Amino acid sequence: MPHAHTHSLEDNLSAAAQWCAKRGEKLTEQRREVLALLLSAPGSVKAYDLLAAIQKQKPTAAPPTVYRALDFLVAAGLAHKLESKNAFVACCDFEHPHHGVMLICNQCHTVKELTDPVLEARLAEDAKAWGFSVAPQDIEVKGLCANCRHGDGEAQA
Amino acid sequence: MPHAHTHSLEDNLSAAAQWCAKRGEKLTEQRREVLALLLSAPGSVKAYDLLAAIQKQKPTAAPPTVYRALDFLVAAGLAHKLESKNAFVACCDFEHPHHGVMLICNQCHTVKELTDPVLEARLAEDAKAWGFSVAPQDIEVKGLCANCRHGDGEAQA
DNA sequence: GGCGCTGATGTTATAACGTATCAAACATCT
DNA sequence: AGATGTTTGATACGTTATAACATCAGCGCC
Ligand SMILES: [Zn+2]
Ligand SMILES: [Zn+2]
Ligand SMILES: [Zn+2]
Ligand SMILES: [Zn+2]
Repeated sequence: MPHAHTHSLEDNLSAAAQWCAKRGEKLTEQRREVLALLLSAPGSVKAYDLLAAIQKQKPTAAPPTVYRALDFLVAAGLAHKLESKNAFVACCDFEHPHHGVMLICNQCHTVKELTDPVLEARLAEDAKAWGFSVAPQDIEVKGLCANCRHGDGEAQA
Repeated sequence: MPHAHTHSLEDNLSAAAQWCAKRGEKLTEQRREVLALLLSAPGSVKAYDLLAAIQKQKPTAAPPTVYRALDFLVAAGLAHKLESKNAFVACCDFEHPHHGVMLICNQCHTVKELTDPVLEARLAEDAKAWGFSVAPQDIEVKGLCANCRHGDGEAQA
């Protein structure tokens, strides 16, 4: 069982639409479709996979179609970009704008998002010792998720 | 004290060659050239920029030329790949294989490498709470370096 | 209704990043 | 010399992302 959330896809999309409205923006059909794909996926998804999925219903879709939607979703906090993977994942808590730690499974590509103020403080402190100021951002960490550690898959990269 | 930083480029390259020899590998001319470019650069460098530099002396060089050299250097610990930037940086302490925290300046692209066992432990602990096991890796952190904070550049991304 | 403004989308092309493949050259050992 | 493994050369291709410009839809306004 991946997660026990009571939220259905439709609920999530409705909440996202409201969130956009509150920001003075619109969750248009294209954006909604991309977000739905992200929410439905078990883990992160690549832009061109999203494009392929969209093209099944709308063959004229092109790269800018999906990249524009993704840019919007990331800016609105509805999705995160995993820079180390060139992939995207829906954000499960977009109403509280945040940056956190993304635990990315090397095996199944699921992502667990967490925040740890202690960790962030330590990092900022370390950086400060070199005069470096840390920008707000997600920290991407790779490894193996609980499922994949239990022999559900094969060796790790 | 690992080294006192009076190293010239040639010293670094010699040490790298010895390090490779100790590993039963060779710092060939192409690898040496790429490493020299990385060492000479003030910050991280992109693969195609390296390629362009190499092509000035050897116009037949192609992408595989530089990517092969980079793969070798990373595997040998002589360089790090910054996955979030698609860029590469020479490692200043290759004789002690490690993963650490890479402080990447958004402005000047310099990289400060550091290690903090406390930070790593905290991260592993956080992950463990979700059954996630962290793989060995560099943690990439973006921000502004000391120089760039002091008005030497313009606004940050 | 016509008009201009703005945000969103359509469409084409191209830039930027990275790999597969196979052949040739080279080194090393016997 | 012959066999073997590594490195390089060269071409082509695959993947990721953006530039540029045209079009369209909504909306306030007169
Ligand atoms: Zn999130
Ligand atoms: Zn997994
Ligand atoms: Zn290093
Ligand atoms: Zn800087």
